[in-house]
Amino acid sequence: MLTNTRLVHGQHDHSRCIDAALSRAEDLCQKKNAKLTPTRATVLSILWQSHRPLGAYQVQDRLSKIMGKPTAPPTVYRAIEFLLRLGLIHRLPSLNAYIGCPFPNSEHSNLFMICNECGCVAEMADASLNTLLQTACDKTNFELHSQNVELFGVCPQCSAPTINEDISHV
Amino acid sequence: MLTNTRLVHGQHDHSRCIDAALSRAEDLCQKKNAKLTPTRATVLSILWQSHRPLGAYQVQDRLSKIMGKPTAPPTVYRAIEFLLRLGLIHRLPSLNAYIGCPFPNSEHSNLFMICNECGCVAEMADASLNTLLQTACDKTNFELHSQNVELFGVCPQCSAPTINEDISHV
DNA sequence: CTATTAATGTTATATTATAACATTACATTA
DNA sequence: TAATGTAATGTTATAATATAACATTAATAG
Repeated sequence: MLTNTRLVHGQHDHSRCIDAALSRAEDLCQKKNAKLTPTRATVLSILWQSHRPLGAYQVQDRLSKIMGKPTAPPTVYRAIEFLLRLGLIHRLPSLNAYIGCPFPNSEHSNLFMICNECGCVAEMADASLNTLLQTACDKTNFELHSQNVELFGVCPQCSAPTINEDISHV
Repeated sequence: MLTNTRLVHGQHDHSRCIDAALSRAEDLCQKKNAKLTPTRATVLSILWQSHRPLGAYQVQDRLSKIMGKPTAPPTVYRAIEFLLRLGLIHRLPSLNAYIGCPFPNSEHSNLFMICNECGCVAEMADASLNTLLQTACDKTNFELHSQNVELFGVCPQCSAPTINEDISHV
């Protein structure tokens, strides 16, 4: 079971998450002969500013600020599309929002645990889940290509009895 | 494992699906003291016209035709909201579309198998999947409230070597 | 019957996403 | 290096999905 749960729900040096994500992206782009242009890299870093997903127009706002000039929706959606294709980010359909993928290299489940309280999202890859889903599909002769598993609930940080109410997590 | 796969992917008398759905809805509304008004019943029947989900504006078009007068988006969304709350229909977030629920009474998985070819959607409830997801959440102290599992691929009808190309299924 | 609530109608607008075409940057090679 | 082709970005407009806010009508209880 591969997951970033610990990081998402624990205090950590988040700049390392961002750096790691960008460096993974550079590697992947090199390998796939894809160009991580400034716009694309900036959008990726924006989506890594926290472990909460962002809508395209939230990304646009931040991108415009960083670029120092207004940007239009197509700019954002193009960058998003590029990053999605490379598997560097995910779309969360139920939220119309996008989030950085913590392990873009591995075959995994697209399993998301979405906190209804704080909005944070942890991702998980679980072989037994994949097996089970595959089995269910086999039984009904459904040829499985891809999947989206969204779990909604309350994350450990939000459900924990807080000693100090104003602890905020990224 | 509870599923409507056989019906979705097989030739069948679809009017029975519609009738059954409406009758289930009436029962449920009676039990819950909710009013299945003409608009709501019509929207439900529209969503049961086939085993393919419909967007809100597709529903609106059909509703307007059936009512014999134009209807506005809020009318449709209100009916949809009502039906969603009762569990009579589901929203498929990745498609921005809605579909009738074949077993609104049972605790189930919200597991959908979506055919990329013909657009049909089968639903499945699987206890072992629920258990597995619950276990994964327990491991990470995530308090699970609800879920959305969308599987994309090719349904048995579409992947079968067709003798007669123009067999169309509902 | 009338007060209250539930449901629907109406208008406007917010939010998310894409189409279509123009322009610029970049790389290739003649 | 100029010519060419392709990839990326800019620009404008608009499509598609969803909701806010308030007016009206219908149903129900007292």
